[in-house]
Amino acid sequence: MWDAQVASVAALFADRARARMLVALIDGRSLPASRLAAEAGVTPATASSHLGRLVEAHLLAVESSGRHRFYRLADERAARVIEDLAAMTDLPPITSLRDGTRANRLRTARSCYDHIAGRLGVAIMRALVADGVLVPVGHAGIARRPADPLSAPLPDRPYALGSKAADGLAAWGVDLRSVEAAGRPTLRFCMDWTEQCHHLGGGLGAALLTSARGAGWLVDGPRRRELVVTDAGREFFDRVAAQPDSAASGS
Amino acid sequence: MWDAQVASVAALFADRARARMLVALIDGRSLPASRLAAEAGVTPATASSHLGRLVEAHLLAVESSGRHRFYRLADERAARVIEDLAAMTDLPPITSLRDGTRANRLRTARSCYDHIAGRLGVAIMRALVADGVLVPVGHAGIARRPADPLSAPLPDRPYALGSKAADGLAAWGVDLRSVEAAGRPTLRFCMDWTEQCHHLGGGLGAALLTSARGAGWLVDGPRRRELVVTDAGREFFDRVAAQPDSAASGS
DNA sequence: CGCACCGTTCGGTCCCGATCGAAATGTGCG
DNA sequence: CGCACATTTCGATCGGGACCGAACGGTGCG
Repeated sequence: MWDAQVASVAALFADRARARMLVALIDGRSLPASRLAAEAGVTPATASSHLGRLVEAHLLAVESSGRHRFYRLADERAARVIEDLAAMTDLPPITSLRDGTRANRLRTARSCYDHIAGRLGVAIMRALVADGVLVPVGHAGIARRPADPLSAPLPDRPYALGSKAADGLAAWGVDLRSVEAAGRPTLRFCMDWTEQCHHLGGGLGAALLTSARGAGWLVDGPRRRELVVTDAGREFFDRVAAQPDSAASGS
Repeated sequence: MWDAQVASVAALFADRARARMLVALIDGRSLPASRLAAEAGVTPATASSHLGRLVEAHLLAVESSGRHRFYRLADERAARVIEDLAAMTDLPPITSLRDGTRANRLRTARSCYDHIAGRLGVAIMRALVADGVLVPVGHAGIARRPADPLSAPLPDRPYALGSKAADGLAAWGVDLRSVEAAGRPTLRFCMDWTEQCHHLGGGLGAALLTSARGAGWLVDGPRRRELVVTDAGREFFDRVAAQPDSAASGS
């Protein structure tokens, strides 16, 4: 029963044209159908068929605006699957020693959907916990019985905002209140495939990335989704977080 | 250029028969081709063709033994993709509040091959660590073993038996000595996709499940691999472990 | 050695779905 | 209203690949 679903979902990614469209959307943009047709190199008719299937499968979300219809990835899970599929192709079978500059740079810092992933993302996460901005909940011994069984599945929210969150985030150039006012879930977490830890997503994750870009700590790298830590950024992260960079610190 | 690779890898998962085989292997077992053909419901000829493609893509690893050839997942990435694909199907588009009894029950307790997985599995694991039955070893610093793709299933051995293991296990109705005498590896660990933690497999995991069934703490549910926590079981687990919550089921 | 069995290779059939052109729907604009 | 443009629907074509039966190498066993 599992297998049929796995196969049918995988089939959505298994077509070149669809894969092109999905990859084009992986950074979180919303693009109109015509643009996606061009990206995929197919006629509007074909593209429309594909887009319809992807929306029906809840893989894409669509928003009508005038005579355009803008498509975007429905959620981070879609981005994650694409990322994992791509990860399978890169390295041969097993992580070799010199899997090269490319994968390694990607591991150091990259954007995941619209927030910071990679080692830097994990390091930031740790720093936020250390500062009390985030506090782990229900991780180890804490019984979560009183909570009703349907809410808050464990993997989703292993952390909550601490009492000093607002103050702590100010140091990062993030105004917590406006993030919370944005109407998007503030806290969300992704598992990172390079490090086996959570990194921060959601509204707060996005705000942090925005702030880091604005402050000049991070700039976009030559490749899609690649983030480069500037000198100023390194100085900052070294001070505030324990930024690993070149040397790997045990996760 | 990314997209082509994504599509071609995804295509490997996009066939029902292949998906069945991969799902059958997801717990880390090694199975002979004939068994996989049966699992997939195809003739040996067809299965062989599929298996060849999967090996060529470094998705499966194969080991010849006598006149059998045993296939297993090549590494964790393959398992992760399967899990992610499955995760996409469960919940509708966005993690809604009531993402439903089904996925949630699935997460609570289920059997994985012959041991207990899901939240209950993870909770038991934690309790065993807390009691000193298991002690974590080399979690962080130990270098990954040199490329040796042929040995031991994917998950490493992050835990070893503690000195008070035998006493601690007695409370669970498990006789450690007879488990070790059974000639099967006592300790083995699986990564769980619902919780991102290890749960206990191997001979000891199997013994725990047997014991829990015998004591009436768990009974098999209507679906395959579904485990239901009885009242007596709840009482016991509440006392010994920090058991998460209510009903249970699995896939 | 010969038989039984596991697994792979080969050749041929058949179906699903990706694609396009043409036509239909729907929206914005003058 | 009528034209321009974005998008979707329809019908038809065509190729890739999933599948099987049969034949072909190995391996174990008596």
